[in-house]
Amino acid sequence: MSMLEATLIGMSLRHGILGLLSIRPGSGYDLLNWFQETLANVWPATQSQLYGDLNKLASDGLIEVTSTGARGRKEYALTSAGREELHHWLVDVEPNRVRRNDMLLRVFFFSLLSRDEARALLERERAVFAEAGDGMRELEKSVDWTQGPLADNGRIALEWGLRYTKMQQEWADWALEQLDTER
Amino acid sequence: MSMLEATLIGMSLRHGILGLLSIRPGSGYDLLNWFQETLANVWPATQSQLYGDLNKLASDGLIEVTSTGARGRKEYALTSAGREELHHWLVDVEPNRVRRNDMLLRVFFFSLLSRDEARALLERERAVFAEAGDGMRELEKSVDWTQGPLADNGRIALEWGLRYTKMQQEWADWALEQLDTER
DNA sequence: CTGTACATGTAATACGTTACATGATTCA
DNA sequence: TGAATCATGTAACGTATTACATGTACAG
Repeated sequence: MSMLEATLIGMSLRHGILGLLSIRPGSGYDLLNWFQETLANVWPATQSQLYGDLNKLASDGLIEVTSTGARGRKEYALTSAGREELHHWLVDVEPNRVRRNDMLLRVFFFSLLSRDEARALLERERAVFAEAGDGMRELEKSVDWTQGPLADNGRIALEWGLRYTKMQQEWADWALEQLDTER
Repeated sequence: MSMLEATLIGMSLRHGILGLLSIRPGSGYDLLNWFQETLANVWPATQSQLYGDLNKLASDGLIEVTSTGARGRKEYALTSAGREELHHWLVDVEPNRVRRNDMLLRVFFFSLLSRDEARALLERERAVFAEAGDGMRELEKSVDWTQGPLADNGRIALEWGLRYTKMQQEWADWALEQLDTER
């Protein structure tokens, strides 16, 4: 059991950082771009939080500054403790499955709405996820899925997104039918 | 446009409270139970946060204490401002669609794992969602879906859960196949 | 020489969890 | 009378967002 276990449970932004740094070293600025390019859909990161967590990871000894460059650039790399912690998190830490969904919360109070208002919400839901699905199919075409370790696995995550957006649309269609048949 | 709009965007626990109080008045203790019975899967609430938010809603004039009982019990009811805010949130506020998923985050770093380690994660994922789906199908049988305004809409939310858990299992199966065919 | 990109940080605020803290009422 | 339930609250901490703040290097 890692000595650092207690301090790192559930802090997934930091594990995302460790994961990206396991592929290649980089600065906070690099990491921000990599997050936006690859992990944005599963774990969005803001600039502010990223820099703070980099300093925490460094002071915990999980990453270290390996070189400094122009404009105060600090290049970070994983330490061996960081690599251990990353592996530990991947295989031993139960994923957090708590989900909050404020569309579904709204659904519970549909009785307060007119049929047209409820229909508008569901149609918007269907449209938003149809568009998200289109975006993912475009991404699927535009990325070279054979290049690099992230791409290979990214395809598996993208498949989840494709299935999720499809499910959302089908559910919204089903719910729209309920609106007509019930009541 | 509501004067309170700025203060209530994104605070969905409070809207969950408003929604439950729209059905019938109740105490913090009542609300805690109602959350656990009905909304737990879409918006979990802790006792601590609930009592704090009740006081905030009351000081914002969205709910009010309508009677006090034994053991310091305070029964809350919606005010007309609260009812307005609830309707406004339902129809005018764009749902927050930001999702974080630390299983998918792990997927991006599957290259760091052996095939057996990756397989174990995906099999666990499939098992967890199979069990969750079973629980939902039991719930479906045990609840009288014709009784009360929450049940009617709860069935629509449950349908989402049934489809979501099914999708997760199918995705995990697909990903397990990829593990065998690729690499 | 000017704008864009590179580069890092802090402060204020909000939301959420866990643990701590206290006490009244009811029922067996 | 003791245990379970009813009932409300605070404190400490962690995570996330937005806005603020500052400055360097490079390319056209």
